[in-house]
Amino acid sequence: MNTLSYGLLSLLTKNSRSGYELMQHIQPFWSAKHSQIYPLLAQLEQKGHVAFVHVAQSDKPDKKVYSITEQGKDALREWIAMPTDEPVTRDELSLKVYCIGLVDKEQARMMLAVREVYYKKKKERFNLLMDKLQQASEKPLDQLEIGDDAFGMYVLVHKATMKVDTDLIWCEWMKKKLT
Amino acid sequence: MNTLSYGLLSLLTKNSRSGYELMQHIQPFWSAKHSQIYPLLAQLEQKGHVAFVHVAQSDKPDKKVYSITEQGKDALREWIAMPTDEPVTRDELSLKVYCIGLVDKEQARMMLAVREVYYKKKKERFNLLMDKLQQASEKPLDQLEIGDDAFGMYVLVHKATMKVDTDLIWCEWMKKKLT
DNA sequence: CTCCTTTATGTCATTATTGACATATAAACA
DNA sequence: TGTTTATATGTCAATAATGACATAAAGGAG
Repeated sequence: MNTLSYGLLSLLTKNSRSGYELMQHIQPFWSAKHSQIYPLLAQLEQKGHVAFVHVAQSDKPDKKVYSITEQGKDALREWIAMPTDEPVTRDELSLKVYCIGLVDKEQARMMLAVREVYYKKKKERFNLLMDKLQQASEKPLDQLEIGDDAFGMYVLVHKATMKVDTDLIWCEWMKKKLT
Repeated sequence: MNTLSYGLLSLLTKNSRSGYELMQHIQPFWSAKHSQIYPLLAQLEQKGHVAFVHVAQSDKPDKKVYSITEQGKDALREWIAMPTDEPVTRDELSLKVYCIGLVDKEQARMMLAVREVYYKKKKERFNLLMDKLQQASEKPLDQLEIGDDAFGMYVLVHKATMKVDTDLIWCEWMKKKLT
């Protein structure tokens, strides 16, 4: 069982979802393509960690909706108790910035501008996510506690928002450096 | 040529280094094991992007010191001009935090405490790095410009410091949430 | 003198991840 | 009516990355 498998189980603790939906919703936490997710779901099903039902849809193609089993929840709890791997970040931009002196200021500015747009779009998405969370919650989000269903998602979106804000501040700082 | 290959070339624009040194110095920007780096260096050498000399050492085993060639620099400039891949972050902790409600507050606090220690050590390393950069520089670091050799490294360490500070603020915020 | 750690280079099997190929339904658009 | 887009599921070859195995020199600890 790899980390992504446990990630899928984690998502399924909140909602039953199809493979396609899981693929979409796990992106902020663990980037993965559908070609990796579908085989893992089949494995998880074989092990009894998840179960699925066919769900017919009139407006869209039919889907297989997966739910976590009690056995799956046990596996999750065991995994959480294990030592946590350190985060891995791979950003091509940092490698390019390292040797930015190879190109001129104008090209450097352009490169950073593209990334800034990416960060701004990302921030927008997190803002929308936070709004959606608030609408679905009876409590104000900052009063959520560990027992509440939305707690994990809330604190992660908060973390992601803090990070993207920091990234945008760095972009502004870089713009001044490249004036 | 994959991204890590270009990353190795990037490092070599500043200093000639051995595979072992490259492996150590690329970690903050792109995590990779020596078993991935040595074969790539051999490929880069075959393509004429780098060249190496054997360097005998009395206090340590001998090493192969690689330098970037003009051809390698051309390849780097071409790569910088290409669209930049989006950053990929994979953090097992975020998956565990998502379903943190499965375990009790005490276990959650412990998990976060381990990560906080990791962030603090990381911050310490970046502080030392920044000190080392300042000592090696004639100018104050905040006056470095794109043409200066240390510029890229400086702005990246600054970015990394900002990020780890944000991570530590989130840890403090989480501690309150888990009181 | 032996064991452990760091430095140093390498290979190879396995695992993780991506990208391409394949198929199909349904809505929207032209 | 044909085309594109989003949804939906899947396989498979190729690439990226890790972990284990292997070797060796040199220093330090005991």
